[in-house]
Amino acid sequence: MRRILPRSFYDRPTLRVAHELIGARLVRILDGQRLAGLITETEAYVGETDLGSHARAGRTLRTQVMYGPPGHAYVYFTYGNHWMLNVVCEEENMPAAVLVRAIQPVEGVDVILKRRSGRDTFGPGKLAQALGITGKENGIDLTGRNGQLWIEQGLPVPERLVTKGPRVGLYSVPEPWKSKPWRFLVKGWKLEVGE
DNA sequence: AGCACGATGCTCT
DNA sequence: GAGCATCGTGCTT
Repeated sequence: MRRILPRSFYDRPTLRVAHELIGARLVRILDGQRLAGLITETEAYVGETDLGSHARAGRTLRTQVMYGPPGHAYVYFTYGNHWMLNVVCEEENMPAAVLVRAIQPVEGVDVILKRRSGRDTFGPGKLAQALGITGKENGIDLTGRNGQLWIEQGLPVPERLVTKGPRVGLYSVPEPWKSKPWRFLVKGWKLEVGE
């Protein structure tokens, strides 16, 4: 059985966690079945001073999970349709999280494709839909198996295969936050899937 | 294959 | 009441 990423993995600088989550295996137990995908894209949101982060508004009902201990899920709803999965990083009271933006399905692929009506899983709303992740998963601990959602050690992805760039969708966020290269993604969008 | 736009509802001011 | 860490459709090239 693969190692579940421990709390100490998340209790580190957010950029580092965002980078190292590339290639990790996101596991979801849905209706008793195991679904999984390798993470191919992430974004870092770092502290209240990051004006691209929800935490810019300080501690609110929505953002309180980001202020909690690392290794928990921060799931929020946006644009009237979509749930977004984030993982909380850094020490307690430091509001930071990594948005998981895309996965490459590797287990339960047929179920995932069916849930997506054959469409892709590259996009934060799409992967949440594919894995049945909603507000019910907000706040759960990702470092154990109780919440039916966790992250396992995956493929080591060489530095040269990871592209950095500005985060997506921050239209009205002021500089320099708008252009910070805090998005990480697999070059060419595909990982070599091995066992 | 690329762009424009409308859907849709929750969160914060 | 405005704005939103998006997605899918439908129309144009």
